[in-house]
Amino acid sequence: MTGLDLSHVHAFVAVADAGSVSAAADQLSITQPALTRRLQKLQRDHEVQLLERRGPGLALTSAGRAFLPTARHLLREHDQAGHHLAYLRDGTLRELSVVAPGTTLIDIIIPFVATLGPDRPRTSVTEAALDLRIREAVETHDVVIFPAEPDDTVTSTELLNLPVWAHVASTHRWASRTEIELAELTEESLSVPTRNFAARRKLDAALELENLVLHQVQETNSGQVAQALVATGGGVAVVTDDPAFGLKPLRIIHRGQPLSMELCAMVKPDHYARREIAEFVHQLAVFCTQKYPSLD
Amino acid sequence: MTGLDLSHVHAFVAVADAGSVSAAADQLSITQPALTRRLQKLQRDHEVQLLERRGPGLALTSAGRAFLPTARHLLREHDQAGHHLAYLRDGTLRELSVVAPGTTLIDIIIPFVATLGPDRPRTSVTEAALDLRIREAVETHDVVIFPAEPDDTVTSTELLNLPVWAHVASTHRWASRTEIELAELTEESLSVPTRNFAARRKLDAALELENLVLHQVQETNSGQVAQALVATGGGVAVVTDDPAFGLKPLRIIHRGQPLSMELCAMVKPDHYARREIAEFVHQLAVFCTQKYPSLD
DNA sequence: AGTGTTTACGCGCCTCGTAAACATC
DNA sequence: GATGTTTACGAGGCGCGTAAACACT
Repeated sequence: MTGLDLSHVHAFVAVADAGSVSAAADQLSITQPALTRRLQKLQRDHEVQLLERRGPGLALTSAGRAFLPTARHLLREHDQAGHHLAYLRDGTLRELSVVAPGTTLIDIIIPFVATLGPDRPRTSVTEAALDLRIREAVETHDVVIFPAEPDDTVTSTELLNLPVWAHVASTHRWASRTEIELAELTEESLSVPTRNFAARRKLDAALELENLVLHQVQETNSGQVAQALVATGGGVAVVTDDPAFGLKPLRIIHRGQPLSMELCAMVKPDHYARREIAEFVHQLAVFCTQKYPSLD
Repeated sequence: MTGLDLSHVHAFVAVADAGSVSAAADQLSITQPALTRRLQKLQRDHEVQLLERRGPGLALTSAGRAFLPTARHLLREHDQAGHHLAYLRDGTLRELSVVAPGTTLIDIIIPFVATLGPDRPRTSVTEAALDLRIREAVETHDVVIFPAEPDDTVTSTELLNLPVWAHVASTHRWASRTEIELAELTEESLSVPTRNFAARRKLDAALELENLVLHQVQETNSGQVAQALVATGGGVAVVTDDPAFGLKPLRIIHRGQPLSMELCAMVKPDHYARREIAEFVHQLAVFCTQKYPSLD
């Protein structure tokens, strides 16, 4: 009948995360018996079993697994509401959280944040898995930067049309060119990151459309490594990273267009600080057009 | 620093709703000094002024107005989480809340709910303003029934292709016909509900497309009244309601198609009881095709 | 042995209600 | 004379930590 106690919900989530009551108790800075009491009160008050003995410790019941996302969501909303109040107090965001793929983080976000004065909101940055669900990420973070299709559920700002580069060593026979045809790649030995990277996905998609197959492919866990391999061993690195190790970047032409992807900044449309965030995104967009003037 | 106390948030919203501290205190079943203490603690803890003296009583500050939606949202999520637990306990929904426009309520939802056995979830029904924001409504209620365009953010089920009827008295010269052309309506004296009704909007949209203008229009506050006027005074009532007062319904043909609108049932895609709700919606859809077999 | 649970005790904090004096409009 | 605020008091509740015995695997 009575609404649930947030400290109980917190306890539940902490246990689910920590995997054991005592570990969670440490994390919550309370004693283990106290935590046990909270958990039992939560379950007794609502007559639901969320945890059960399994092995030496505890595990979630099916009900517990079902409730966990709801619990997390509630705590998140609770945090957000607190942040909203803090925002109303200060008039400015004191912290702004940004998610972006690692490549984007290194080439764009970090350099941009470095240009901001100290009076700007402190920016906390998180690396995104390329398979993140944007609608969820937008709930947890203030700005999501991602190569993405537009989505009506978020306010989306186009930052950049980001080329997918073919990097070659300066000794490579292509080194003096500025672009190559997609089909030409099949003649070469390629270094590409895994399918977790957007550049790889774009490349695969384009190849698929043309029924092209690569013959010599070295798969790496990052664009940087792909570039390093090319710098030392020759071949071509297909990545979105900026050139490194003195490599020469070439555009990849597919059906007359350079292979590229839209980089978008996405924000929850009803975010309480949408004004400030829009300003931040706008500055970021300006920074992007300055860094990549030819791509505008 | 510490997260906000839900009872404080509740206090704030109650005061905003009730308009005065003492009224809100009554509603919360606590004394007025206690409420005052809560409000001040909320504002002191977070160093924000949400309320200020205005006239004899209190009023929201601009910060208060800004925070109110967030506060409401948090309380709603809190409730939802509680309902989720109750659902996990009982295994079935004990209450299912439905929103629908008044016309739909009377002609479809109420008759349908009446057919359900007593072991079915208790259904609480709310009338919707026709200008409701579906994304918000879906947060507050389990099912939203509405003449609507599909929306990716909700799981939408088509219930019915609902005709916009032209009702005439049995003595009217059209009484033996089953359909009329849109343009013919301009010759007649029309009774139509206000633009708050979907039927009226459809009609206006179709007339606009054809550059047609009505000459004799009587605007009413409900479809029922429009029908009543026609039954007693003659003319044509353009509404989505079922026939009443012995009126004859005619389809309105526009560009070869009967004027109609899709009636959809919409549910939050990650609703904790989406399974049960989908079953409810399915039964409702079956009920609709039985009630309007010709329209399937 | 390393989990988590249970019991009992005492302490402290917090919030309530009451009641009465003030303050504003 | 509405409304909301402030003060002070005392009572009750609730949850904590501690500590120790217990239960399960």
